[in-house]
Amino acid sequence: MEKISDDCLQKFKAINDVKDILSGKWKVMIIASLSVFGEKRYMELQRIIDGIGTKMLSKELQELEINGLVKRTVMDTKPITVKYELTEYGRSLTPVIDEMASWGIQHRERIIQEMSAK
Amino acid sequence: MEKISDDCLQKFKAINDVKDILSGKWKVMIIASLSVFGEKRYMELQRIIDGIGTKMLSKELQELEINGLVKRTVMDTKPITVKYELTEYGRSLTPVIDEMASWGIQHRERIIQEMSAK
DNA sequence: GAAGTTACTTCCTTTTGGGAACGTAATTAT
DNA sequence: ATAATTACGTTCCCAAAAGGAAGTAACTTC
Repeated sequence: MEKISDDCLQKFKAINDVKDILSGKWKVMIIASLSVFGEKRYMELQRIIDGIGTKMLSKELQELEINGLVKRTVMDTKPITVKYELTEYGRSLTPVIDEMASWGIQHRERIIQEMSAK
Repeated sequence: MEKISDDCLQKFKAINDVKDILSGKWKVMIIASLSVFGEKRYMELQRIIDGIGTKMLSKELQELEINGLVKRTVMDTKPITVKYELTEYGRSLTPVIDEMASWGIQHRERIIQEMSAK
């Protein structure tokens, strides 16, 4: 059994933490929405995130709020609205989200190339 | 309803693609293992990734192989072994994994500070 | 006062995940 | 020679997570 460097192990454990915090099918998309588009209301989020239902949206938002990544504000409007936004801590995920976005854009280009090469 | 810039929308769709490719509970950890530690055998992966069972490991590895992110090689050893490694395409995820790792490390520091501040 | 909007919750079904046991093939221990 | 062990899975069955329809509540517009 080979020894594994402490540095790599620390990195690996850190990634495991991220996995746990962003567990669940929709958390990344919620954070991405708020990161890319800025603060949004409940219904706006549901319209932006394709396929999410009301149940999962509220459940995941609650978990993100508990973990301190998202801030929920009840607005004093005619029909009551609720604003969601990233906390400063949530905004610290921006580099991760941005790397995912740029990989995804490259991925799309790759798919297009594959199709035209056929 | 406000108009959303095409740029933001493209970013958002790209992130959605990443979400789909890395769907499932263990794909990120498998890619992280192979990215951080390099090529590994089936049993090594199971020992590295805390909590994963044989069923999920083989299922997720198969999906990653189908998507071209992981390469599977049956080795011609005494008791047959199987080597898994990232393809070049899989290695292109390194910046994403690294960003996750550095965020996770900062997160750990934050948790430690919170505890000592109490 | 009927219908619509916003922001959820509740209940039930479907999908996904997890674990134990089994299969196979070769190796090592008794 | 036989039993146990290692490596790499698959199968079956149960638990957990996700999805969908409908309900709730407060307020607004028609």
